[in-house]
Amino acid sequence: MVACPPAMMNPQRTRILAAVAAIPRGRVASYGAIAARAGLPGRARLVGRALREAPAAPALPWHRVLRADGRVALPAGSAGFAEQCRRLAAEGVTVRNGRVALAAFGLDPDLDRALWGSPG
DNA sequence: CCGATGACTCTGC
DNA sequence: CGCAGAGCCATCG
Repeated sequence: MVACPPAMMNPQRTRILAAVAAIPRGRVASYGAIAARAGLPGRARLVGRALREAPAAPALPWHRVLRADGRVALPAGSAGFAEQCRRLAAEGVTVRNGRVALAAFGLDPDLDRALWGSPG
C-alpha cells in the first residue's frame, strides 16, 4: 500500500498555498511572484505543481494565479481554463481571450512592497 | 546518475 | 505576437 501521496503537508507547499490565499479578491499574481512571496524565488514551477496537486484546498483562490504575461497557464479549452476564467470574471477581473491585464489587476510592485514589507 | 516532463520565466529573433 | 533556446527545480522511470 502506498505510504502517503505526494500531497502531504510540506512546509514549502504550505507557504505557496498561503501566498496564493493571500492574493486579494479581484486581483491576480504570477507564479513567480507567488514563489517569491513563499520564499522560493525561481521556483515558479513548484507553484504550478503545488496548485496542480492541491485540490484539497477548495477555499484556495488558485484561479488568481497566472503566468508572467497575464495568460492563463492552463491549456485553452480545458476544464480548468474555463473554470479559472469563470472565477476571475466572477470577481470582476476582465479576462480577454484567456488573458488578464496585469497592469490593471496585477499587484503593483510598490504597493506590494509596502504591504508585504519586501526589501526595496 | 541520466533523461524526460511540467499550472514557469527571460532573452533573442 | 509568435517561436525557439536556455535556465530553472522537483519528480519519475
